[in-house]
Formats: sequence, structure tokens, C-alpha cells
Amino acid sequence: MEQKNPIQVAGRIFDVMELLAESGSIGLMDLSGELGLNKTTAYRVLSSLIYMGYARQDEATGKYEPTLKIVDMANKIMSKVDVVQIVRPHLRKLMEATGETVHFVERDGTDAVYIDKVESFTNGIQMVSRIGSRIPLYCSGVGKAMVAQMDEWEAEEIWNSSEIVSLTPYTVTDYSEFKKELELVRQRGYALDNEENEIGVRCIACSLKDVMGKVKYAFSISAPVSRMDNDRIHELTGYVLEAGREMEEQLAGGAG
Amino acid sequence: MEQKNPIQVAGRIFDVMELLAESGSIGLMDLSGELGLNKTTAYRVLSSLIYMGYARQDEATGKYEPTLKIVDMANKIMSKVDVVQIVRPHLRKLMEATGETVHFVERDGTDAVYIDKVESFTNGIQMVSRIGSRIPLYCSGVGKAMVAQMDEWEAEEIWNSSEIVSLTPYTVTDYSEFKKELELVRQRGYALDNEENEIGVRCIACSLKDVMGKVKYAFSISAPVSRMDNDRIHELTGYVLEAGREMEEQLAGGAG
DNA sequence: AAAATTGGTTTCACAATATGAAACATAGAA
DNA sequence: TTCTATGTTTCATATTGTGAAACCAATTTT
Repeated sequence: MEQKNPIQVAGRIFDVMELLAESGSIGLMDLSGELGLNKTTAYRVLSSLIYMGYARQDEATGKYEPTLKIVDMANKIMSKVDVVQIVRPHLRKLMEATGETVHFVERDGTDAVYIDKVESFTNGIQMVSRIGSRIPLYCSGVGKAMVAQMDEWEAEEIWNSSEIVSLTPYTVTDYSEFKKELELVRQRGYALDNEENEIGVRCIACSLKDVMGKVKYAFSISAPVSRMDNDRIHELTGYVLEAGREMEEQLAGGAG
Repeated sequence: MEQKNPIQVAGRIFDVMELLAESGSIGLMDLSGELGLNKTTAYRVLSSLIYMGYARQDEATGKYEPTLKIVDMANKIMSKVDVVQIVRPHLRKLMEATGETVHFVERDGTDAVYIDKVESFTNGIQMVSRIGSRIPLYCSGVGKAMVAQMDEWEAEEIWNSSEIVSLTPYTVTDYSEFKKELELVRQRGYALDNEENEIGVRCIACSLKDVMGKVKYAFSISAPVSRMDNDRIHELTGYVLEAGREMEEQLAGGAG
């Protein structure tokens, strides 16, 4: 058994918040059923959330919904993530130059966490990425870009700790194949994701080192395959590498 | 006394989260001191937050920080706010046409809550608005734009329930003056904020009705006074009213 | 219209759970 | 070394959260 929450209610409270966020609007019975909570307990948790201003109850339907107080908190958190402040102008520039949506991630264990994105204007199809959401390193462009710059043992550790699943028919699930791919990434200076993570989406990614010289960040341009044939990839590569150079320089200089 | 939290720890948990968000990184002692919590209690709360993945402890310094899990939750919440999906393209268009930052708010009691913003690219000076943060109705462009379209009694109720303070020398703190201003807004179709809320910032705002025909939303273009003389305001007015018409139409049609 | 069902709200006796004083551990400063 | 400042763990205690059951108010069914 993997140790329990030092505060029982805390788990319940966040479960409720999470469910409110997920559903947008939900009734007491559905909620308590979904979470396996006693009706009264669920009610008390909701009352508490309302008391604190994180939830509200719809007058008409009696259903419960989240307020935007969490969103405010989230934005406070983001405003403190100073890497974002530094790289955003570059990401914008890259988006303008290419017309495609740009993502920026930070490594966290065997995952990458989205910490910024700049969406393309023209782009009809929107990527479903969300700031704060995660993507595994082993099957994403940004992930491969980062792992490629790590020591062999670390790459292997990440592979072994990851739960390898075929998300699409193109997902690499064999370690030796993965290693070959990494070698390619090192040669080119950027990584490609050919629908390995989500069908219909290709992306070009490049990693960045932090102040300590450790691989920590990566960014990517992603677009539907229809706009990402080999010629286009070749064309975009230049922009990506250029942006990478600029950002790396500024990140290093910022807090030497 | 105004009734207490049905779950005591809940308050403490969110106080801690809020403080983590605010400070970015904080030690146990500072935290417990700041919140008036017992050292052990603070420690337990933090342990619980870490257990759930909402906080982490810096290996090197021992200090505690928020993770991005809350941010993910916040974005889930925002993705459910469908008004945003509808109006964003219009806000973008407005930003592109004017080159100025555009805000979109929803009324909540005597406040307006920011639910979307599109920042101008060129803009050197960044507004400090945050999605989810609040601004009083009585002293903001968006607020006046909304109140102007309400019944007299509702306007008065809002005024009386608001805590009127002079945020700047230009803030209107007299009700009869406020009413005159509202009359002007009705005539023009848009509201102006001449540094009434923040010195150095002017904005043009316009309100929108929801599906039920109730005044519920508003949007604004804001910019530093240096770029907002009377000529410029006159020039921008057209864009604002145009955007307002388009959005109102689409909001009404969406779920008739 | 009466009865039954459904969802939200309140009460209350009980014990599980959060509490905080105090002791402990560790690292850096004097 | 000793002192001081932080973070961590223990443990006896009662405060706090718990959930069964009763309650209320709309709907829906009969």
C-alpha cells in the first residue's frame, strides 16, 4: 500500500473540485455517486467550497459549479513562472513566422508539462493541449528532443519508468528503435513527431537547457498533417532552430 | 459573526495554496507565521498537498512551491465557459484591428470578473489584469457599460452595495454624478474609463446581453493615456460598437 | 389528487481524525 | 564547539468530520 493522505478530507475536497472542473455543472447525487462519497459528506464539502468562494450553486437547477477563483489562483502561479516571461516573445515570433501553434514544455519526471502556448490565428483546427496538462516523454516530439540530449543511462531510466503504450499505430514501443531515433535527433538538432502521440498531428520540437546546463525545457510547432508534408517540415526547421538558439542564449544569460 | 466554514481544514488548505501561489516559493516557518497556523498543522497541510500533487518541496532549499496541477484544473474550468469560445474570435479581430489589448468580463454581483483577454503584440506596457480576477462595477469602463443598461433600481442597489473608494483622483464617488455618466453611456452606446480605476489607463467599453436578454457581459479596449487621446478614442469607437453588434448577435443566436 | 420518487438539506450521536505541545534531527552561523 | 533556525516526528487529547436517518420540497407517477 502506498501511504495515505495525511488529511483525509483534503483528498475529498480536491476530488470534488476536480469533478466540478471536469463536468462544468453537476448535481449533489451524481457527484456523491461518482466519487463514492456519502451524500452528507459531499454536501458538506460543497458547502465549504461555496463558503470559500470556489464553487457556487445554480439558483434554478440546484446544481453545483466551479467559480473562477481557482482560475485566478492558477494565473497567479503562472505569473511567477519566470521562464515563461522570457520565452514568450520568442514563441510569439515563431508563431508569427510560421503561422502555426507553438507549445512550450518543462520536464517533470517521465512527463513533459505544458507551461505555455501561443495559438495560431488562422488555424481552424485547435490542438487540445492545456497549460498544466502532461504528455509522456517517450512518445512526444518535445519529449524525444529532451531525452536525446541526456546521458544514455538517464534515457534508459526514463524508458523503463514509462508505461509504454501504443497511442497510435506510429508510436515507437521498442527501445532499440527509440535509441536509433534519438541518434537522429542529435544529428539534426530537432525532433519529429509523426503522429506518434495523436493521429493527424505532426510536430517539430527542440530542447533547451536551463541555467545549470541541464535539459529541462522544450518547444514545438505542431500542425495537422495536411499542412505538414516533408517540404514544409524542411522549411520550418530553420525557424525552429533559430528560435532555439535565441532562447537558449537568453535563458543562460538571464541568471548567470 | 458571519457563520464559519463547515470544514475547518478546508479553509487552511486553501489558505496555504493561495499563499503558495502568491509567493511562488515559501518556507514552512514563514508560511505558518503568515497564516497564524501551528507549525505542525502547516506541515501536515503541506504534506497533504504534496501527496495529492498540488505542491512540491524544493530539494535544495527545503522551501515549498505550487505545482501546475491547479493550472490544469483552471484550464479545464475555462474550457467549459462556452461564451469564451464564442467571443474569442471577435476579440482577436478587435485586437488586430486596433492593436490594443482587449478584455472580456462577466458580471458577478457588484464586480466584474475577467474571463478572457487578448493581448496586443506590440504593446510594451502590459496591463496587469488576470483571468479570474475582479474589478468593481462602479469604477470601471466595463462596469459602467453594464450598469448603464440596467433598471434604475438595480443600478442604485449596486451603488449602495459597493464600497466606494477613490482609487484615483478621477474616480467618481458621487451617485448623482454616476447617474449622469450612465445617461451619457446610454446615448453613446459605449462607456469610457478615464483613469478612474488605474492612473495612466483609459478604456472604451461596451456591454452585452446574455441569451435571456439580461446584461451579463462586457468587453473593453484599454491602453495607456499616451495612446488614447480623444481623437484616437473617436477612431476606436467604431470598431468597438461593430464588435459589440457582432458578438451580441451570435450570443443570441447560439442558444435561442 | 394522492402516492411515490427524486434531489437537496438538517440533525445528531459517535469515533475517527485533525490538532498542537513537545521532543527530535539537521544544517548553517557564531 | 555551541547556538540558532528550519524542517520532521511523536503522541495524548478532544475537536472535528462522519454518515445513518429523518426531513422538506419539487416532480413524476398512479
